[in-house]
Amino acid sequence: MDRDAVDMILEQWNTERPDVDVSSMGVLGRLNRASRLASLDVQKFMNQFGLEPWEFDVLATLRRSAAEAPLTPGRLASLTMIGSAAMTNRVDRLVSRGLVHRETNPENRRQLLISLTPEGLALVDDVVEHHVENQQKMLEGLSKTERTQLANLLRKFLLTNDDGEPS
Amino acid sequence: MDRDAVDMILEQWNTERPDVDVSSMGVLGRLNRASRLASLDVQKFMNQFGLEPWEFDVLATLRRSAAEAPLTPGRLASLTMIGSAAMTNRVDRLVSRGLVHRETNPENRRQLLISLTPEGLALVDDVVEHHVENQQKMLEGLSKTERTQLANLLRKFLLTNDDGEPS
DNA sequence: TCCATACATTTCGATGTCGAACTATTTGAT
DNA sequence: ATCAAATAGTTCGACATCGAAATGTATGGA
Repeated sequence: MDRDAVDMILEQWNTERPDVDVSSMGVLGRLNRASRLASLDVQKFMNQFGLEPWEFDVLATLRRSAAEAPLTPGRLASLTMIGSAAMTNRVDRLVSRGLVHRETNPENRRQLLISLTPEGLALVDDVVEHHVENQQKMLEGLSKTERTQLANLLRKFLLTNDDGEPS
Repeated sequence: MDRDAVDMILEQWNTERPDVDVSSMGVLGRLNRASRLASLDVQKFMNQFGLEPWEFDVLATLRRSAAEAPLTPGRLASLTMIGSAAMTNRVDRLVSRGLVHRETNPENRRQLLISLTPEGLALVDDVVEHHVENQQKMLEGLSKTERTQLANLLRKFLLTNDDGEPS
């Protein structure tokens, strides 16, 4: 197995601070770098479709939740892991692009219901297919077993670190 | 093994778009969530020391590179994976907090040399010890073997996705 | 020597996020 | 029935980032 940038970082720490056990950085440092790298790739990919990653994130969340009750901005915010203020902004922009629809819930006029327009639906249904193909390319270096192992280890990490996203 | 938020997302996709193979999201979706979760934890942790994560990032990069030639803003930027414009801003703030020193390189007056002040050095040397302890807590859910496996799989992912960070 | 080119950093304007304050609506206790 | 508290969303100001343009410095060929 070849050496990566994190191996060098660990080595530097071991030289400068041999008294500190930095092995945890071997895991969490790589987690960060890998996630960043993947996000940059997604950014490039989405831009080819005239989308920002956050736009796809919202559209995809709406699309895959079609079976559930319509989503409110607050629910969308918690599902996409951002604050409600940011979701106001996102929905604004998606509405003005004609990709989603925003209407007040007649049953509870405090909340809004966000739904995909036909244009938004068509777009996300198209993009998601290419998106997963692109993701598969990123994972080509790992065998099928390794991908499963990686997913399982990450799941374990998530579960032991309170990734409590209620239904 | 218990189910996590990503399992539900995959299930939703399989219901709505059974024609699309979304298994790649099982890996990359978790990668994202895990990294975000870890970053939030680091943020909380650093705030206890009156630091923002980006501040620690710069200080730690300088600290572990002590053996190398002094770092320039450009080098620091590429090591911390941000643009040079952002590094200008970061160094500004660290200088005004008295944690780093900025001087023009007499050998090449285009570039600056950034170094830790005694205060910056003392701070980062203290914080890094607690930081790795905190990271170890995050990894408690994984056995030692699992941590190694995870690090190895992530390294493989990084290496096959061009994490080319030259020395 | 001169000057076009390359390089290092900074400035600028735009973007997207956050937390806190604010507005509107609903709920529940009295 | 009323009103305080809870809930949902928006507005506001601050902040950190980015890419592109600008500034200052070095290099190498004519």
